Amino acid sequence: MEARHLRYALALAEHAHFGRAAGALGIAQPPLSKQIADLEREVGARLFDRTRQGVFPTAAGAAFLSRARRALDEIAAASVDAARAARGETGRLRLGFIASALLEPLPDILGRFSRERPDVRLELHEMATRRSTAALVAGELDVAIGLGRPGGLGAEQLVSVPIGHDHLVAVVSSTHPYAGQPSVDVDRLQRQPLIVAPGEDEPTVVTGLRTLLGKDSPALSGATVARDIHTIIGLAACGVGVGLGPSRMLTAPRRGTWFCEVTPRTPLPDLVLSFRARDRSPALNAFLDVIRKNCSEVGAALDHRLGPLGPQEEGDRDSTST
Amino acid sequence: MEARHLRYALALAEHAHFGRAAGALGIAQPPLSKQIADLEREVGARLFDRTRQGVFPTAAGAAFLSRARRALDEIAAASVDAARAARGETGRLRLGFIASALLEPLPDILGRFSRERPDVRLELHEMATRRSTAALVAGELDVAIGLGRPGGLGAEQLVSVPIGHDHLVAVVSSTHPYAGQPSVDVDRLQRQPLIVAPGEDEPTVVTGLRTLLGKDSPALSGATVARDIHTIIGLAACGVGVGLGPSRMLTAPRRGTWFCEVTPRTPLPDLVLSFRARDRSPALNAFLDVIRKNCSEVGAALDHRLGPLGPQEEGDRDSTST
DNA sequence: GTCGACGATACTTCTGAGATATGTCCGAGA
DNA sequence: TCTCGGACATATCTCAGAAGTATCGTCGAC
Repeated sequence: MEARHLRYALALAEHAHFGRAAGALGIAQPPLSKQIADLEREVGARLFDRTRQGVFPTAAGAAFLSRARRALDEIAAASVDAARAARGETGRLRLGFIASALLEPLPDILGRFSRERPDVRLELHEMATRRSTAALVAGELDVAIGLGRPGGLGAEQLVSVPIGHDHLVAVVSSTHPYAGQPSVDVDRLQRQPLIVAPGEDEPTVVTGLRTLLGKDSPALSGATVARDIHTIIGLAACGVGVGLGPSRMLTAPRRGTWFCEVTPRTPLPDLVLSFRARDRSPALNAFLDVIRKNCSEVGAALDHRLGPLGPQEEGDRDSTST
Repeated sequence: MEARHLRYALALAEHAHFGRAAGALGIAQPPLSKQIADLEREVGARLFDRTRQGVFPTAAGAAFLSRARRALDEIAAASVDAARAARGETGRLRLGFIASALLEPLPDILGRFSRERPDVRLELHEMATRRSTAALVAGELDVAIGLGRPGGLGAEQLVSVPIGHDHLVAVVSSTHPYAGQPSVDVDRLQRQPLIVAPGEDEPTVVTGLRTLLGKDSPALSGATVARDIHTIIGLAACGVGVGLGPSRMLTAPRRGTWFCEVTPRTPLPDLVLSFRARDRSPALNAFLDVIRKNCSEVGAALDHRLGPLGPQEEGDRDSTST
């Protein structure tokens, strides 16, 4: 059975007349008679009563027609839905991100994206960079924001773009001697109780600090470890010590704290956006568009890697990543 | 777009491989490639990603496929539903009946029918014969049970079959002088307070009584009138008078009452089943089958009028009705 | 590099949808 | 009763397009 049979049956039911229904369908009457006859033979039941007064559906015909209407509606909706999904207006985007990204680029990006694409279901998963990289490669995420160039098995399938530069800053209680100082020299940190994020399975602040303070610096090995940036700031506010973290931290001010630069200025791993190089999903493209629009420097980086392609284009295999 | 495109897309999604999907569909690979390409052109979006690892739906493809599945399910269900409706297993049957039919043939008939055809929706409407005839002609009922041959405009389009013979019986209180008597002579009713059903717009008990007692019998004109048989019996039980009604009344015994035959035996209008002669709806056929099976004499009458036709046959225009 | 797998393309074949002409049935009207 | 005309079915032809065959282009694997 073909959709044609359904359309013809519906037209016949609507016009109650073979000739007029055929006219409305743009065909002659005999083909319509034949198609309806074929349909009735396939279904195994007479679907229309041909009377002098007109052509009316039988009980079987009425049952058939109601299903036929729904079927044709589904077919029409299939095209519409597919087109919408292709334009990135619907669909799903699974985003993995490190917690600190919530401080700075994500609020703007997510707000803008969900305003522009209200029908794309956003699935947000906070996770470490290493995990998000693996999840991207495994197809469990569509896009990830992490620290530094992703490495590990399959990372060469990913495109990665830095979307934020960071350097080391310190946070202390407002009663701390450093409070009020615009900056603090790194040498002075050697003699301070420090508060840092754990650095075992992530490229993070500690990575930079090791080169800065020396691999086996007692200040480092004795440092208080807190996973969350807000915890670091909180501990510093309590006077536990000097909190160290990325400059993104500055967007989370808190009463009773003082932030100061660390000299010499110490760059930290970039905040990096990654996605599968082969992935041209419209929702992802829409997301990248938002990022492009949100921040011109990031946009330039994306353009550089993706070329000025429209949201549909295929091609571009010269990714500078891996 | 045709159902073929949906089937092909689903097969391709299932096998993730053009060659194997084509094999499963019983066609060669090139036609499948072409049909999918045509479909993608019509939808205006790429539906499948062709990769070395296999063929996978894009976001648009996934949206399309879910609609396509539902559409094909509806199409399959259309055939099934139509076939069921044609066999009279589903559908609707609108039955008009006079209240007294609830006493005798309807309980058996309705019980059996709803057991045999649980998915046919029965719509029951109690109404006078004259109304049910008009409703049948107007297509507002499918079948009716009334008293006597239906008359009126369009009644010649109906087939009518007597399904029960009745004669006049009397009901009295068990304290009434007639109590205990097997029968009562009609002459003695002239001097009794009578209780009868109204007879203005219906062929009913009164019709028979008029010829029996005389057109202007004072017993008749002074009779108590009650529309409902149960009311007649109730009034008789209270000693209001001698209730008169069809022998069907005997199936509704009540404490404190006595039923007796009226002599000479006085036939009343038959209980008659009617339906549109042209109506071959499966639910109606199923209903007629039940009546045929339920009562052999009625079955014979139906066979006589309809011929021994199966539930599907057309034909037979020699109705003895009108 | 060659080979093989896979999908796309080119071209042919043939099914079947649709067109035209005609038949059959039946009710209306003379 | 006969004819006429409207309406659906049937017969036959035509042609669009679905499917088949052969081949090409591409891309990994070896």
